Amino acid sequence: MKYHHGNLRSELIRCACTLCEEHGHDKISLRGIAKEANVSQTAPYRHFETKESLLAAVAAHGFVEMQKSIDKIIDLSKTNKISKKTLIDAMLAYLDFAISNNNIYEVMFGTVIKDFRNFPDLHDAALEAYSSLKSSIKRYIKLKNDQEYDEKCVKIWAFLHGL
Amino acid sequence: MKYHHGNLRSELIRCACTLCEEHGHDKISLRGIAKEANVSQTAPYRHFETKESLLAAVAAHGFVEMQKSIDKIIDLSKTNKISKKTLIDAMLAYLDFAISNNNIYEVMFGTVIKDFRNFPDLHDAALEAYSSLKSSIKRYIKLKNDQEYDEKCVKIWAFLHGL
DNA sequence: GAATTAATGTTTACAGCGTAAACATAGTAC
DNA sequence: GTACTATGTTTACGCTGTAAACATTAATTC
Repeated sequence: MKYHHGNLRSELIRCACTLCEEHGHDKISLRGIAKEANVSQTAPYRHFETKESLLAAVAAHGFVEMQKSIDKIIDLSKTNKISKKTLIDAMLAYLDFAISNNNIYEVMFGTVIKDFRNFPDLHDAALEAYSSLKSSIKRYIKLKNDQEYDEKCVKIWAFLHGL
Repeated sequence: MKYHHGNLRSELIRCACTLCEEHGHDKISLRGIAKEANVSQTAPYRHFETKESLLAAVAAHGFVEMQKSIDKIIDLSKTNKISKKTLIDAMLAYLDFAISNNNIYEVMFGTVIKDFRNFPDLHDAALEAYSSLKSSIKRYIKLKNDQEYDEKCVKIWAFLHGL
């Protein structure tokens, strides 16, 4: 019998992502995820307190991945102005992520996770994604104050969701 | 901190072989072996009851390796007669092993292991090595009975040690 | 050469991360 | 409604690592 998977935590997140994207968050079970990872049904509890906690990790992973795909368009290490086309390309990358990862997107923005503040990693990942959206906008247009940028973010976000 | 090496048992044997061959069996410590394997000094006790038990594994490994090198000369899956040259080549392979693994050879045939019967694996490996020597001789000359083959084995062995 | 120190084999108590078995509850079949 | 099933979770346990301590033997110091 082989003990100790070695990296079960990330493997579980990977399996959960796969199954979630395949069947939807409401159709996957902890048992199914454990089975996918070739591990006993209780093994996930060594790495996640509850099922919600594992789904939170899936969502956090989603935010990170989403941002990665946007970072390919907008270089965060710089602060120079960006063109309208660049901003649109970034928003299209966002859309593309949302479409091709629809079921994970659901977990990220739906009501599956009751309160992000219960999951610091997720909270951080989400905040970071938001703040990088905002800083992108700052590099596109000049507005009066921070609040206006927040409003602009919401508008853009709402617009994207209209699509 | 990374837990669970994954294959510490065989790694310890490997490290013990290396250190033993380098410094001699009487100059190596469990601590040193553990250190070589990048593991705490008590970790070996999860796989070996005592230091002697680890050395027994080293010896057993030696018998297996020795036989492997002889098996390259004499195909054990066959039973046909073999030539004098073949037998001598096999004995030379034995000698070669004894010379280039002198310190491990010492553990295999010295007094380090008090009683082979305390270590079934070692006991088996040694017996098998012996019996394959005997069967090689049987394929070289025809003798009256099993006892004569045993005597012949001893003679050959003694002769080799004379060299 | 006696006393102190260092090295080494071993034991003990504990921690991390798996398992199997069981419990609680919700939905489904008939 | 009763039984069956699926699922989230708890409990008790086993394996394999760790750190700290103990006993004994070898080495060093004075």
